[in-house]
Amino acid sequence: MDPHLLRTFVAVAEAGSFSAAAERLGYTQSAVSQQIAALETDLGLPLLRRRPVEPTEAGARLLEHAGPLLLRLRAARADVLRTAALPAHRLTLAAAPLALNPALAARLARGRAEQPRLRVRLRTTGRDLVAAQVAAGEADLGLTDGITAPSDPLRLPDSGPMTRIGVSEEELVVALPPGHPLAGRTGLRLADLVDARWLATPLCPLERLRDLVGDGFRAGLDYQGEDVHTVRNLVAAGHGLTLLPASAGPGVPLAAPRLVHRVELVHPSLPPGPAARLAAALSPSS
Amino acid sequence: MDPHLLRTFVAVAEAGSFSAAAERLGYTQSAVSQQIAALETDLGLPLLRRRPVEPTEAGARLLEHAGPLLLRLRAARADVLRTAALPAHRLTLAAAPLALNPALAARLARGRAEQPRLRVRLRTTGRDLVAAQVAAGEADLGLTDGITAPSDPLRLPDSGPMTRIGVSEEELVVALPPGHPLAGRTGLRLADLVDARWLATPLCPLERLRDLVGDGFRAGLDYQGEDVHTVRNLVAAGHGLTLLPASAGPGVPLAAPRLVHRVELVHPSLPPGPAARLAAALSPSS
DNA sequence: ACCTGGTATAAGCAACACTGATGGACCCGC
DNA sequence: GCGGGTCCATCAGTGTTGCTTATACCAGGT
Repeated sequence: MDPHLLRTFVAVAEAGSFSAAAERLGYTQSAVSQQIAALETDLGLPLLRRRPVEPTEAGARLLEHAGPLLLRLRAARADVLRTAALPAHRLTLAAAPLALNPALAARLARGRAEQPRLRVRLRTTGRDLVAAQVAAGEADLGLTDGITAPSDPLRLPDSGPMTRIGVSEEELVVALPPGHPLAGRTGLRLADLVDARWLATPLCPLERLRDLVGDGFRAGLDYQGEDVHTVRNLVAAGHGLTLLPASAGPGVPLAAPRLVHRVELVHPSLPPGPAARLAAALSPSS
Repeated sequence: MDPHLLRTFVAVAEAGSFSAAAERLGYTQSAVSQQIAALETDLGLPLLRRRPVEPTEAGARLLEHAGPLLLRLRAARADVLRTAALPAHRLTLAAAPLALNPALAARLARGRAEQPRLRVRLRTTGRDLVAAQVAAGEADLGLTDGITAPSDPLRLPDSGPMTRIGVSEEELVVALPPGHPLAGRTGLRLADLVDARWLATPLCPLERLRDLVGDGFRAGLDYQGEDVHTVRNLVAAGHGLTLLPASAGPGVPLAAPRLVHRVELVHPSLPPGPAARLAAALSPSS
């Protein structure tokens, strides 16, 4: 169960080929073959079926573990190295597309004004990657978002001990195409929309809605990106409904159930320094 | 960041000595010294101060990560191996001291009656160890408990992807010595007891109460074990108050805040088989 | 100053993990 | 049905790693 072997196992499973994985990892095909064989004899089980290469049941189980494990390893390394790093006057903020709403953008501005010498680099990344990047030390601070009941924390993939603070909760609106029969309402109940056609997008995952409300939410167009502007255009063209935070565009307020768009600041334990000051600036009512 | 090295690092930090750790791990002192040196050069930082041996700041950070990391590794291995194991007709159930309350004991009896061929081994372990043992494959099913708001999940240390189901929620009572001025009440508010003297015990950790209610809860005797019988004797002798589930003994019901003693069944993803059937039997209203 | 308990370093050796070459299984087009 | 191509398994060879043993080094107690 050497992480080294785990890494090539993941690469092989992803690539669907020993040779391709070998190339990607800078090994020879022979080395990869031997590494997989070593893993399999160690566990006493075949992990991959060959030709075509696909995980066995045991392999699939291992794959589920491997990702988080390798992430935690990177996180541990990054966390240790951070203790030695001088307080940088240049730091990276990773934010999911909907996370940096107007309120937070304003707080970020205030935070930057407090520390004029500080160079901030902002990066927009996929919602799932924010925590991973922060854990791995590729970003110093992260902002993720999601839909929850008021004051409930977000469900994030585990990536080691990190601080998570809710920094914003905002009303949700149902985005509708102009001229939609419900567009004039002052509030909508989600339960009344279970039979509507919904946009399937990572920005408002339908599984999450089904978790919260129940079955339904038929998928219309399946949009794989995370670009808010594009999503609004898709909604306007009638490809399906979606939920957005009120600040992200017009829509009819969601009256029930009580759900909010929540943004969380995620960061490793910070020593006092520029990063900690910026984190404080991003926190509410500071 | 080889787990091998991580393991000896943890051992050295715990033992407080290279030589002692070497003996414990079956290495020579020289090997341990080299392993620690390898870790330190890999990370580019000193992790331990020598003579006396104690972690540096970076080392302390690494220690925080190492435990969970190694646990997850064991969990991954156990989980993979489980896919190959034949459905055993002998399985182990790990339970925290307060987890196997009368209701669950009854359900366990029913579950065993359903599968007369099944040999069940029950083991009582520390509350924190239950999840770890299940993750590591040392137990097939686990029962943990804790104090939460109704229908809130317990806060458990992360040990990989495992299913957790609430199987019991029960009223809490304040255990008081006989003849205590409040003993005759029909209900007590926790807020009225913040200034009382409380037993410090893992069965009802005072930090948890402070989390839920606020400061206060002065510690009386510090009891390190998890034996319920002993705790009740300590309460009776006036060493301090404590909270217990109603089924664990007499006491005055806790009227506010609304807190419950919750028991959760924790298990890895189970293929259909005896373990899954027993898990179903332990689940509520089955 | 000397001994004791402890960590670091040096040399030697066995095991490991890679490379490169070869062999065998399968797929495909002809 | 045959030849070529693709892909994984295996083998032999080799450099590296990681252990052990032996020894140097360092601090504290006597």
